[in-house]
Amino acid sequence: MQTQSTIAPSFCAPKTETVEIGPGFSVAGIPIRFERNEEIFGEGEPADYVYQVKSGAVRTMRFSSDGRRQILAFHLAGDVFGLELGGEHAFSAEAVSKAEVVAVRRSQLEKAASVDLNAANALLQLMRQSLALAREHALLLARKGAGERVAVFLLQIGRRLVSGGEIDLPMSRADIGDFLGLTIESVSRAFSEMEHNHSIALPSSRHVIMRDRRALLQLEAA
Amino acid sequence: MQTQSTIAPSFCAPKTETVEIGPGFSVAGIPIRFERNEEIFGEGEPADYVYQVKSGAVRTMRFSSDGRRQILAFHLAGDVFGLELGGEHAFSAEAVSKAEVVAVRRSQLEKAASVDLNAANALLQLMRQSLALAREHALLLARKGAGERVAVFLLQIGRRLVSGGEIDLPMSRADIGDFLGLTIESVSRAFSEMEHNHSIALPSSRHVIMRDRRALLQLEAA
DNA sequence: CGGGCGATTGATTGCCTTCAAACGTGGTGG
DNA sequence: CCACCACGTTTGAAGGCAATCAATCGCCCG
Repeated sequence: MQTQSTIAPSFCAPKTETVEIGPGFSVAGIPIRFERNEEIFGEGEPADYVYQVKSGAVRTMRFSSDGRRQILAFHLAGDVFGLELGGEHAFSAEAVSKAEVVAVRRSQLEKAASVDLNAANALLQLMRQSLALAREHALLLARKGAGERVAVFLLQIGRRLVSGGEIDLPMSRADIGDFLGLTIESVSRAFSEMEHNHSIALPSSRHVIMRDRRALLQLEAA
Repeated sequence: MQTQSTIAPSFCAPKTETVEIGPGFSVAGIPIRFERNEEIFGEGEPADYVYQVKSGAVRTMRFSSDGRRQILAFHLAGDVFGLELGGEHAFSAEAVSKAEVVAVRRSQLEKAASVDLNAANALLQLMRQSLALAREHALLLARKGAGERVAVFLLQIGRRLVSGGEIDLPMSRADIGDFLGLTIESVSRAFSEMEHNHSIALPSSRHVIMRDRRALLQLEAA
């Protein structure tokens, strides 16, 4: 149930790619590639596009008044980001690793939503998810200690990126710290302690093997 | 532009009251009164209604796994809450003070949104605001110290409740602490320090007079 | 006047940050 | 092919800030 007819057949020049926003709601968008740390959009820029990650990882972030960076979320393959419905972006987005994203004109989405009930519901559903995530994150930041935060992070990212209990983290310790409201050192110490606990193994700093998922879940619940 | 015809004339039993969800979008709802600390709805209950505060104050809150309470937001006159579009409430709501709220059937809102473009936009706008607030709050919790948090809180609530630079707080120190991710004692110390700085005056613990708004704004920016 | 609850204040503890240094790995140029 | 440098990470030591523990205060209401 495509809201916009695919004018160009798929064998044409790779100018458009299909984006599935929600069940029964797809639109065409422009694929773009970004290098590591490349900016996708900046805070305050007009928000003309909405994006979906095809491969790689993206971070959305803001800066607090004292200049410290806060990462709002990491977006992996399939995630939609840049959907705030305002005139301009309230945060910026960068590629964490080499990444492919598809950009969809916001006006196109809005048009679709005003016609198609499925479309409107899909957008609301996305907003709802973002809101739930943001609140969960606020709870984490308000109430949990360093070890618990990192455990939650690993379990979250693990749900998305695991293959056989092994995770290849696309992001640095600095990224993790700015996401969890911790310093690089605190993140590193949390990793080290988990390694000593045999909760995880760390063949390299970006490669995590989950050895004792139960221990992590226990930490999460603390 | 009422989506539901007001069946009962206004001089009848006070069974319905108009709720303005957004510009050009109003529906009828049932007015209810709640006493201080009375539960409006609980976490996990079916979310059949959306509410608007008519008078008084409401808190929405969750409990973290270790049993600590986290207040997501305070809702004052005019605010809409309980809008998460899920099958059941992801948090609970209680009256902070004696409060009047109007309850609107969710099904009614959804019906309205599927017909009226204004309605759908109003709902999206509300979601967007909630999301922006939640993110702002996460930033606060992740990056700010105790004094800054309380300053931000006073400025926020001040924007809503001031009359001539004076605020009558409807909520206790415990509420403020659970909102800001601090203990009662830390909140109290922050208030005391502001009083010593002559940023504020505290004729009584719930009555705040803003003496030096600039000092508070400076703290906020720290 | 007495009881109870919320708020304040003080003393101490504990955790995270800060400051500092060493480690390891990947990439470059000799 | 190896030496060297740069950057991200780890580890250690010290300090700071909020939490915790504890006692007192003040107010409202009986």
